[in-house]
Amino acid sequence: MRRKEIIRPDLNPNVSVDCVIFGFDFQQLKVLLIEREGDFPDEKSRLALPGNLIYDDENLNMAVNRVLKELTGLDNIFLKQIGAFGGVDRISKETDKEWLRSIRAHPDARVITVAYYSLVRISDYLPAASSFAVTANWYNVDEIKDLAFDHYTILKTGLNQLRREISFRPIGFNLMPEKFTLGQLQRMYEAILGRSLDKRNFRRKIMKINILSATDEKEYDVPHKPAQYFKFNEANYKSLVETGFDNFSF
Amino acid sequence: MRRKEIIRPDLNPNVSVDCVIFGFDFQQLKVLLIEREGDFPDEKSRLALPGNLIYDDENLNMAVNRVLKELTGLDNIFLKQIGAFGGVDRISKETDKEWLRSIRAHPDARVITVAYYSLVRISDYLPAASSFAVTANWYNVDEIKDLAFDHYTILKTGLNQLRREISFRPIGFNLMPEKFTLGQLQRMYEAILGRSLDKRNFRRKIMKINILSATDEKEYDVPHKPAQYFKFNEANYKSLVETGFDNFSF
DNA sequence: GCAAAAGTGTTAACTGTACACCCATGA
DNA sequence: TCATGGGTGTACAGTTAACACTTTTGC
Repeated sequence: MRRKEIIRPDLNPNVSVDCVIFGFDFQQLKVLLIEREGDFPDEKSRLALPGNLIYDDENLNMAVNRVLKELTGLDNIFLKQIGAFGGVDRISKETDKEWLRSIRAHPDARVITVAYYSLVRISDYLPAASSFAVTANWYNVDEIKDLAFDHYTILKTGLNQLRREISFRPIGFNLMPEKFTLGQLQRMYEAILGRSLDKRNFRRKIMKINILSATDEKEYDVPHKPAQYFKFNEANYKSLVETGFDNFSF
Repeated sequence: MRRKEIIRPDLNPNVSVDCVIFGFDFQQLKVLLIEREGDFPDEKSRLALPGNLIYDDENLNMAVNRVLKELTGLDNIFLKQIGAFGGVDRISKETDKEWLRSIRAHPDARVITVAYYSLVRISDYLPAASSFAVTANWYNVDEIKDLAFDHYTILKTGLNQLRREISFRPIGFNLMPEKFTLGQLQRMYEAILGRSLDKRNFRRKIMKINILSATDEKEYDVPHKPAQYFKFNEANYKSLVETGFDNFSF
């Protein structure tokens, strides 16, 4: 018998939030998944998106921020709603049903989940901060083929939305450290979009939208010409995010 | 005392669906709203999006299709999820609270609503088919300034999504009758986008994506050169919807 | 004949895309 | 000196956007 989630009378059995937490390690797009305890047919179906039921005195934003805070220790993460999923048919896998019986006060309740994707700097994430009674790890997005419940559908939907959104707003900066090179930035776009981009065209385009400032720092100790570090120009970014911009795609 | 909604024990008090039902009368973009009974400070806040709580044995799709069927008598309407809204702070208006007390079994429950927009041919809609105990009418979208609860926010969000979507897929055909002129089609795009379009550029673009077939019929009894009627070419449309298309904006 | 919407091409500006070489550094 | 990724410009193709006149009909 595994231990039940903290059971409060005001935990609503019908509405949950789930998070697709994206990160970027300068090579690949990552997603933070939790590993469930128990017996599962394979390793993939053991993995799940972090999420939880919501409390009766919370709205959706409060709930998803609480889940993120509990898992990552982080506040004020970039968040965007993917949408609402499901109903009675969400929980079709027998192992998922068993697992719910082991941790839920109302294991058979129909749960509608509201999913969000969030973008975090992997370096800010401290696994130790987690108050979840689970282990969480970063996985390469393109290696994930299945997940618990309908979480794989949610992941794919979130990734598609991120791909679309990044063509309209430079939200990808939430994945980057304060200082970064143009090469790193390009690799982030390539990781999200899943295709390679032309270096010269990328640079022309990203410089044109005017949200980067060059710093006077350079890489060092690299076995090639050291790249210049850039910072993200917040003022220009904000006005851009508000108006959106028409033409921004790679 | 007004009559309560049909109260079934399996009506979930925490999750509802709401619909932004768009129509087009060849002049303006319309939205189907219900008029609530009772005392309200002004006519606008009396109006609301059609919607209802969901049953425990329904998933979200079943619920929204049920609501649409009950209200419009129509099946198989084009539907797209806008997203999930709210929590405790959705019901901030005192008159809304009073109204809920008059019709709900659990008037104070926190309700998360999942909103959808749908596109219907106004000519298919039969007000008489409605089994809702309310009156429903079409209103010009651009004249709506406020609605019950957070429904105005939902309406604006849905309209923005429709505007964006219509630049990627020709979903607007769900608003049109079987045969239509290019002028009518252009007015539909203008009504949705809220701006006027160049006639020649519009025609070139819409013909290029190859989803229209000319019929041999023309307008008659019109005080100007009669326009040719076109039909929507479903086969081409379907392949297009599946692949999406890159370049389609006016 | 007049009012009203249908129908029809061309041009200039801009945007996207493809492409190749030298540079600075560590090993 | 070699391997590695940084940094840079140009030319062609395709797309967008602006623009005006003739046609057909009802009245």
